[in-house]
Amino acid sequence: MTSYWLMKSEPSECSVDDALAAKNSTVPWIGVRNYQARNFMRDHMKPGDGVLFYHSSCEEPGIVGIAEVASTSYPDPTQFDAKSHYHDPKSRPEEPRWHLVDVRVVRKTRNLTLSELRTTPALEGLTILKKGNRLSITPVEPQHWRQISKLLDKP
DNA sequence: GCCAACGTTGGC
DNA sequence: GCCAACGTTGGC
Repeated sequence: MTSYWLMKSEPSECSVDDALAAKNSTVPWIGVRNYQARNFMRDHMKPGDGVLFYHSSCEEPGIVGIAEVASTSYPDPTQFDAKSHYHDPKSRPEEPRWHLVDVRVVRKTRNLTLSELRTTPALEGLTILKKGNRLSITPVEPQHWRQISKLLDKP
């Protein structure tokens, strides 16, 4: 059963173009340090799941591409790298705390902006539109996925 | 830079 | 186990 997700990335860290430029248009989703988001990757995301690639903390936050989960989960290597700012000294290699999946960009889209998402009645209930939501990875309902796919294809 | 809304930490 | 203090996220 395919599931759908929205994953936030700061374009200054890894933009959709950065991901497209990577080998196989695939990037490891490093740096998630929130247990709920980790659990989605570690316990629920499966290769082939649909992903909405979202740019956050930038001029025009919004959905900028369609992607897919491209691996099963595995330990985030940056947690053990003392030079990485994602380093987690409390995590031990024999019991890694943070897991990630690889994400492959399927296609870049126009920027379906946050403000446009907010003004689309059919998207009511989408997790990132809920007040106070900060999670960098959230599940997307199939009907929301279909609606967003349609919007992405319209100029 | 502001600040609301969280999540985490650590003293007790 | 409580909860105050602190840190982070992320839109604006």
